[in-house]
Amino acid sequence: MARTEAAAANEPAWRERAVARSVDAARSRAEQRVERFLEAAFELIDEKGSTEFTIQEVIDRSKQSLRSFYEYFDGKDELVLALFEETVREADEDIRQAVEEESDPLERLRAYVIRHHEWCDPSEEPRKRGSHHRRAISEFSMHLATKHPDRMRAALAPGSRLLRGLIEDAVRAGAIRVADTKRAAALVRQTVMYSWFGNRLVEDPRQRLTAEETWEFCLRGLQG
Amino acid sequence: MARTEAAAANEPAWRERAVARSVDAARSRAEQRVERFLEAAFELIDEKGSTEFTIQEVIDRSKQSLRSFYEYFDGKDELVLALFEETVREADEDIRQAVEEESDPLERLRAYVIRHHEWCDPSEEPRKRGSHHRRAISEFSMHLATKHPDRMRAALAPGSRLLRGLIEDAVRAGAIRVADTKRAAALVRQTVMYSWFGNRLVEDPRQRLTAEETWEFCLRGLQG
DNA sequence: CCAAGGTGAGAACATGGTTCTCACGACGCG
DNA sequence: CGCGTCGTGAGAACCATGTTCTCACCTTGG
Repeated sequence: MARTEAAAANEPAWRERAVARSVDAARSRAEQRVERFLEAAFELIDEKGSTEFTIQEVIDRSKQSLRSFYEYFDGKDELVLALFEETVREADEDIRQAVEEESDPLERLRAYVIRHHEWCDPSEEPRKRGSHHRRAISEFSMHLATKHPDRMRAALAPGSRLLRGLIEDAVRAGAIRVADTKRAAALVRQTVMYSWFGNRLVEDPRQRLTAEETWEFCLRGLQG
Repeated sequence: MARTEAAAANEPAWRERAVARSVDAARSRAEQRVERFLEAAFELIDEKGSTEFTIQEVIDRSKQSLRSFYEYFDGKDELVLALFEETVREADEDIRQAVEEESDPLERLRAYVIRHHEWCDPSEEPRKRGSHHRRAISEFSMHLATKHPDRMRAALAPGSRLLRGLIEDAVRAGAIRVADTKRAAALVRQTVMYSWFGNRLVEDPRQRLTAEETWEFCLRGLQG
């Protein structure tokens, strides 16, 4: 880095450009390689339905070497973390869109809850829009919440802010009444996120809780 | 076994008694050994605050051999499973007592929710009555729900039945109104069980959800 | 005293994550 | 052209941990 700066100061512009070009090339190469690792890992997760793939499988599939894997990732956890963050980003975007399609505050809140629930519940219909196997990612999020709560918080922060905003809007519109919007948001978020987890404890599929039921439960919970 | 039966049919009573005595002795020896494994594992969990102890540590601490460990347990999972079931039994008993102290149906339901929440939330005050570190067990239950949902269902079944009964009583008393008590029970159970998990995502301890708040949320959710 | 079954000690094995070594090929430089 | 350097692939090596296997010892009944 120091050398680069010195060069930039002393050398003619073409040289600087050449350097930048090479750096850019290196960066894009790196990004492509990271991309291939992520791609391969996503495929493995989709196939296995769990995050129990081995590093070996990832490098075989991505046609890269163990060495470069550890050059780009600190370890397996970081890789899966990246997948998690990627998935959360996708989900966020999708949820945001669903919310934008509504205008009534309560309907917007409802859209959030329903859509969020669909993203968390792995028993939903096969994934669409190239999104990936959610069950495995959801399960990993359990592990994540205990081992890297800070990372998880960070990843979920945008979604949480959105939810809180929707709740505040609904309160302002008089559609619901809550004492503390932050806590209300936490309650709703966890009710939605973990209802799929509770569903795992119900054998009869018809007895499983739907997004709609979860929403109704939340709604009543929010009308004190 | 066949030999024992034959002996019992042909030999005098004293012999049968002697055999029984030896068998009983063997059983009690076995139970003691299992007990020592469980004891050691509980201690390790309490100290580490997680189920990431090694088998080696368990056998060192319990002063037994690897060999006998695998004689009594199918593997580490079975051991931790046993700890989980043990803890659930304790919790169940405690919750049941708390419920029995109330007579009003709604108060009984409330007692259930509050006490259950306290058992699930590891941030509660230090454990009492010789009960063990709950955080680690709770975290393991996540793993469990994905890997052995049937075992988990079985372990939780008594508690679930109790909860459902309480909800039905409350409905009969007119204190709450729900369409389907089974689903209502599922919603309450998961809201309670996983609120501690959601709390992990809240940095400020004062912002964490309390048992009381969870109860109020559930209560409103149950009054359609 | 002997035979047999239970048991402790721990070697051996399997797996999977992580680190290390080395050689090879590209590329700039003299 | 030859040389040194750097990036990188291949995979050996290392390590931790769960699991299985071997064997010798000790008790105990005959």
